[in-house]
Amino acid sequence: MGVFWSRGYHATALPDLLRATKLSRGSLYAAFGDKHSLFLRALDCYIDDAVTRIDIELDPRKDPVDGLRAYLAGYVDRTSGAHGRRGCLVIATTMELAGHDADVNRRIASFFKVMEVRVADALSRAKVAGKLADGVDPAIAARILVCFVEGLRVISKTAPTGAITHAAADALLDRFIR
Amino acid sequence: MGVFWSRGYHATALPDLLRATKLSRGSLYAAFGDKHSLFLRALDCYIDDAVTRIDIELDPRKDPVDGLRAYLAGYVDRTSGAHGRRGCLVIATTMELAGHDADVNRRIASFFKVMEVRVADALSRAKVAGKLADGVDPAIAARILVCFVEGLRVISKTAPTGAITHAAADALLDRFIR
DNA sequence: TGATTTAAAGACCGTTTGGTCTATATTTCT
DNA sequence: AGAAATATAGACCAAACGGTCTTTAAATCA
Repeated sequence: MGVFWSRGYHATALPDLLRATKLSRGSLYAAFGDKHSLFLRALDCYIDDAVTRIDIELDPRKDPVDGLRAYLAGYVDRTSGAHGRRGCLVIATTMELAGHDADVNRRIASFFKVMEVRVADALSRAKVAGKLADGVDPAIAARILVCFVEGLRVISKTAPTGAITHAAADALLDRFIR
Repeated sequence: MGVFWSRGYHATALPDLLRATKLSRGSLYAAFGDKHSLFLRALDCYIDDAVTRIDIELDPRKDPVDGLRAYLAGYVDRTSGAHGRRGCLVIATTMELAGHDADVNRRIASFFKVMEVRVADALSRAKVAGKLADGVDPAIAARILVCFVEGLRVISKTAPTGAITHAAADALLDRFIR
């Protein structure tokens, strides 16, 4: 997964994968079929990790506002320093392959949808708890938050995040809650 | 430019470039040196267009809030329907090459910086005009807006934008102005 | 028109790509 | 220990890669 993550699909050659998996050429093809299938496995893995993390952060049994704060803080953390430079496999794949590869497109679209729904649910729970500012629509605010965090990962590739981003995440959420 | 835009750097082969430029192999190499230089030219072109557009939308002689509205509306428009599927060359390049190519990295970092500064300036002008909501810091709000629009371009690759995004852009700006 | 420059076409080069296959070790099991 | 299954290393393949070079056609100019 790591090698696709830091180099992208096309830029990752077989020798890179052999080194990363410590498998021989034959074993790798026996185990995964071909490069594309292996990539799909890696992508699924990455997405599973991300969804698992979101499910923990936005656990319905926790306070939704705390959850959203943790969710944003996680992205701020992941976009600072060396973590930031590494980027995000989902976004890289979206830009590199989503337009030309149906298998990839399905996975990515579903991931973004899941993420947005989870955030919207948390916002809805916050709303019924009376913690949302007036006139905030959970579905709309969810799209804003999701776009914000994905945008964060993009700009932090070239200029990893600092204090301003931390403040931005706080300020953004503060505009939605009371 | 278009062919790099819709396929990315590694996935664009020489024959694609010959077809796109309607040049022969020899002429192309005489004119641009190599694939990498040609790509840099295309990227510069794309960035120039983007900066020009921003300078028009956020023209200091115009009302800053109107300008910001136009800026956001432009992104909403560019991420809907077929435009959305095409994606953004800057983001694709960021994810594909920024980590491994210093020439690219410089250009992208400078572009994001320029954009953020322009947006922050517009917000500052809005603030002195008394049009910003209480407690809104232009630099922080600028980062939020830039991340939002870049995130938009990412998620619209797999699911081009609709009414919710339009509402999201409106709602986001409304949280900053009074 | 005839000489000179410019561009097009595409053969060609070494390298690298993703993928297969065989021969050799290394396990694993009885 | 010896047979059977498995994994290794790496030779090998056709195709495609980026890049060069020569040959032919098309403009350009006097």
